[in-house]
Amino acid sequence: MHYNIINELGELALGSRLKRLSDYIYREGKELYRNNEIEFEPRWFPVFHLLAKGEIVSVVEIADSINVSHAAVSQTVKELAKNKLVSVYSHKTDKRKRELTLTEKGFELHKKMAPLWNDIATALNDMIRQHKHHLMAAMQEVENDFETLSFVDRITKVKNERLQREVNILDYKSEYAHYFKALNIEWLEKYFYVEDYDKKVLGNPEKYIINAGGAILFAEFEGEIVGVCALLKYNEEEYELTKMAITEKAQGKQVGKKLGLAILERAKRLKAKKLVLESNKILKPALNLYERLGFKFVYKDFSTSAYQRANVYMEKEL
Amino acid sequence: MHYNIINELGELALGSRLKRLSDYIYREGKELYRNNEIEFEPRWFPVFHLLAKGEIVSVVEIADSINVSHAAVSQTVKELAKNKLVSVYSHKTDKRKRELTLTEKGFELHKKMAPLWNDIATALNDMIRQHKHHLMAAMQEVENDFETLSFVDRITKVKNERLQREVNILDYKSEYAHYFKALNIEWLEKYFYVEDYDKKVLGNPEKYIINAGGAILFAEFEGEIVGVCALLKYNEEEYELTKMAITEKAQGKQVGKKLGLAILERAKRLKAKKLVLESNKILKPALNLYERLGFKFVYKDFSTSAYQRANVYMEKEL
DNA sequence: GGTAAATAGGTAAGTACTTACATATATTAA
DNA sequence: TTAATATATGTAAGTACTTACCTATTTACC
Repeated sequence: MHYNIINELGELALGSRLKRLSDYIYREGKELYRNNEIEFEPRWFPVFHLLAKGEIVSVVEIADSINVSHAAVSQTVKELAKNKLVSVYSHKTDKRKRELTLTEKGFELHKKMAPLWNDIATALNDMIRQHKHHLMAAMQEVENDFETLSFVDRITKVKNERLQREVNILDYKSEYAHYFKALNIEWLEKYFYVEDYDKKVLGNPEKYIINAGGAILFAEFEGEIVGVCALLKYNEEEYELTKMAITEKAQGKQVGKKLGLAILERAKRLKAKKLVLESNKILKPALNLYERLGFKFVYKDFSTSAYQRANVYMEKEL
Repeated sequence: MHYNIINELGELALGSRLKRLSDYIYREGKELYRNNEIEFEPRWFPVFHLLAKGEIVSVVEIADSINVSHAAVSQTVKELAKNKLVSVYSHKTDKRKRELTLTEKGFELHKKMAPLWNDIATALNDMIRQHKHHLMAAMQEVENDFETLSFVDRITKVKNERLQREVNILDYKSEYAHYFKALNIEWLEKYFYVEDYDKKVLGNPEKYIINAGGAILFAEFEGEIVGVCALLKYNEEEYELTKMAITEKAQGKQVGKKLGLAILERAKRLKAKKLVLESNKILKPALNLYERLGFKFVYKDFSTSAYQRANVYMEKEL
């Protein structure tokens, strides 16, 4: 073996690879200063160079300018002060602030280093601009993209798309009837209790839902039925979205979203004009999903509701 | 203010910028694992993934493969073992070596994480390949270039070229005569002592060198005369390179090289066929320079030499 | 067969940042 | 005017590596 696996790992080892290059540059920078008999640390550069512009600035202002934490600047300034390269005064009016400037020695060192910095910029620029892919430009593009949509959000998006692709929606079949009951009882027993009306409907979905002109859809993931959702017909124009249940171990797999979208499609196919649903305030993730599906909260008197547990009512026009 | 100066700093803050991006990726990676309820650290990835291939390998072999120090691997393995993800056995025959493999738990975790890693690679690749400058490709080009010629060597080369440009070669003028004497006496007194023959020649260069058909060149740096070198004519074909002196504070500024090259040029203009010189073994940097200028060491009996200090003789055909 | 040199791998401390937490002071809202 | 909140800064500890140094073996060479 002994082949280099890092390239094969590609984007997955990007952090490690960036660190390696960063470490290399700091190391070489250090040696360069040593070779030139300059007592200076590469990490001081951004702060030092900013101060050399002559503007009197504070720790936080520097941190914002060079995109590091104020703690990093605080530490750097401490070292620079110890090396007598910057002087620290407290602000005239704002006693929290500290004013930083280069000392005489600092300005002298800056002048002494200017040609070397010029050489560094020249050498690196000469190298990089000959490349097909310009490193600085590439980093800029990456940084910009991560600012638009974070690393985590990008991966989460891809993951959710994958999971949605992996979830299949299946139409009602009598051999699935027991899942309809089991999945609903699972969550009812967890959060509330099974009401008589539940027992009736769950025990005979064919009679109460299918034959009544409604629909039941199942979600399948990795060969298992992991979710259900039903449409209960009120009249030609109005249906109730009901009996949505997703098994606990399939949570976070976008099953609810895919099932919800499928049930909306089905409602449209049935020429429904309006969907309603009843739920409970404590079911936060469910309410969240309903909102993302386009349902709106509507005030309602629940004294006539079929369910004891209902205290939230939602509607969606199709 | 509050504008971002890092971009303005360009290549000079490259190390800092790479670290920032690297840190960001590790941070986000960590959060991603947390979100997915996976107990895993981003830094474990290269080692873990390599071991998951099923090949039984040692610490050093892993370090070579993923281009980090063996110490880093050793630390990672320690953590992985603590988390019961790898098992460590000692090698049957080589007792220095340790054999590493994933545990059952390790393989299970790897299987569990595979889809997420796929999502990471997909998301990052989707992003990066849309860029005009591909980050991975750019890093590859930079790494390759640094392998060919190191960061330090690149900058040193640019610096030396600059210094050579900043050194000017001036022809003999009688008002420079005192520099000829002073610069030579400076180094003679440091390493040896001033011989009578030196005093004679240095005191009257016009008579002993210029009028005798030789030449004297001066090197000027930042408005000051910092070096001299002379050609002493033996006959129509043969000259001696002599009285080369560079002031201490101008050392390392490529003065010698530029002066040497200029004196070779002058010798050619004078139709010299051969250059000779006498020096001393202890003058290592000088001998080094002569070699780089193309002089070869030749054995010689020094009993007839004009100088007490001579114990090295060199020649160069033109 | 003995010894110098090379190899394997561990530990401690350093590096250039970070986060978390703490304090002091300033600003805003009631 | 007071209390809540925001801002400025510092310190300690964490992170993902490194170098430096150490011991234990193995290999190479005379």
